[in-house]
Amino acid sequence: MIKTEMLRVFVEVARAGNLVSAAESLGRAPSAVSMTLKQLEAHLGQPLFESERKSRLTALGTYVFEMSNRELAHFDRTITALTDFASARRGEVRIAVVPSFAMTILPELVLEFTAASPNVRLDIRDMDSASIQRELERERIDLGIVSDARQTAEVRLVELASDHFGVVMRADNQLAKRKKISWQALARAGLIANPLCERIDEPELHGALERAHLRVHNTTTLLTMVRAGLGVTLLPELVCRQADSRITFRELASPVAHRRIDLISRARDTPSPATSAFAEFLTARMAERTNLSR
Amino acid sequence: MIKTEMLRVFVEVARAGNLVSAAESLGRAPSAVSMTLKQLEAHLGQPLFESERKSRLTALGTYVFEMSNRELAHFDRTITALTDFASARRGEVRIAVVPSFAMTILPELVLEFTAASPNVRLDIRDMDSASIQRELERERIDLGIVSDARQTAEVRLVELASDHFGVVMRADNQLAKRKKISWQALARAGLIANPLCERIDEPELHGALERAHLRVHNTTTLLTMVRAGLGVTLLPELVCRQADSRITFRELASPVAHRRIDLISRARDTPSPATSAFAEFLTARMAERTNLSR
DNA sequence: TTTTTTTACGAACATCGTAAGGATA
DNA sequence: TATCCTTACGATGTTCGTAAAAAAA
Repeated sequence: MIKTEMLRVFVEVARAGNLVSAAESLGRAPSAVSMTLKQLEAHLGQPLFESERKSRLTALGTYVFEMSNRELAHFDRTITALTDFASARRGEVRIAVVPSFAMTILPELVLEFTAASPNVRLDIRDMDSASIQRELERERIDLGIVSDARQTAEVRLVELASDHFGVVMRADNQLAKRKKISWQALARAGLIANPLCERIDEPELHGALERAHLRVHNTTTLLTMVRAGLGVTLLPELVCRQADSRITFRELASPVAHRRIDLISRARDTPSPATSAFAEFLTARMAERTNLSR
Repeated sequence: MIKTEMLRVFVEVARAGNLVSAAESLGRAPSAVSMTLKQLEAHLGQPLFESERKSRLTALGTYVFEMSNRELAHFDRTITALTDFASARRGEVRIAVVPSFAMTILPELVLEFTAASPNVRLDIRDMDSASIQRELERERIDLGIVSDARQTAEVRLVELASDHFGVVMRADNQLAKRKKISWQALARAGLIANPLCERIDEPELHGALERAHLRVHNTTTLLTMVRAGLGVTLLPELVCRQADSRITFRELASPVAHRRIDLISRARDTPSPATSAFAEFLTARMAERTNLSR
């Protein structure tokens, strides 16, 4: 049977023009090269060189040389692709993310990851948590970033961050002078409602939300409003950690409302190396953030 | 090092879904297949199957399966191309032929050869003998069919046919009743001149050629003229052997003029297998013709 | 004669199959 | 429990390098 190694030996001899230097660059003894060459000629039934000196190719030799070069290039590209994929230097990761995370923290992480792994394709879409869970189980995505997921037999779960709500205000707001802010103080400060904070189960907050004149869905718009001095709002700390210096975050007086950000993946599948790499990158970076904030 | 055999084994196991039946279709023992598979996984550093039962692929396994299928198909195509070329089932033969041969005997030979070797490309052009010799030495063609070539150090020569001139006439011509025809009889019969017969060095012919009312270059046209009863002409026997029953060939009374048809190739090169095959086919068929005509 | 290639032969290596042991559905 | 896979181990076959012979320049 003709093997790639035979082609590699022949190509090197044809390129070098003699056995000795070809053997040297192949790291073999001339005798081994000679026998491999003889083996290939036996398979083809015809000589590859014009004379016993390996300087001139026959017509068959020229043809085999060209074909072998193409074949070896193709083979080497394939092996590189396989090892790259296996070592997470190549591949695709399909990720679905809740909007609050996708629009705030994710971009800088993606930027860093893609810089380090330029041949790993990230396919990112944003979705509500329930849809993410469904798409994951249907194998439409590889990873999901959701809030307050529950672990099941199908879903493996890793906590990315345990977040707590606090008050977001303009830096020159009077409330910024306090360390912690009570529900009463918040109610008097002109609260801007948003979907995230409406899920907080806190009776004293409900009155304030009902009296709010403004309700904004999009987080970016919400922060713009705060920056413009239209009021204050309640957001998880992570969401506004990267906001500019004109915006200040203050913790609430007890009790503090929590929400968890989880990374989910299919429990029964071995993820692709690129998926594992991105998942590990995410958990590592988010662990660093949590430690920094304490 | 990753070898094609590893990929072949993996692909077969992935396709079969289990080791035992894959081993059977590969003609190996399950243990050998198991070890080859383990070797591939060791090279990649990651598992290819979800569990030890080889029924479900990992993401890496799926990728390797697809890439390996493509690679093996490419490799097998290359090997087929190489062996086909070596055994003359594939290739290209560039041939230059003198017009008298190209337009008369060659077509039926080419038809037969291409029917038997459909993947051998024949590149045929017609040319005068001197140009053919030059193009052969410049490696622009692989074979030449010329008349009266001379053997040199650069040119290998094989005689395809030793041809003699005779009289070509319509079947109902009076001359057709004779076995051999003298120069005098020819001169009285209304000779049509042509470039081939003008090179015959025979004083008695010269007068007849000077009195000819018609001179035709193209052999096909020439035979059409003869068929129409416009006269008789002088041609090498081979040129009109395949002509229809309405045309008759008669030998000349002594002396008979000769010309040789030679197949030439480069003496210093090993020809491609397809070139050798076509050359051998030509000489064999032409030898048959010569034997038949005696 | 000098360089290059081939051949002969023993050693190293990888691969294979048999048989036994484990793991999984 | 039955099937499937892996491991252990001895046998086989292939590949390799050294050294000597043969061939070509």
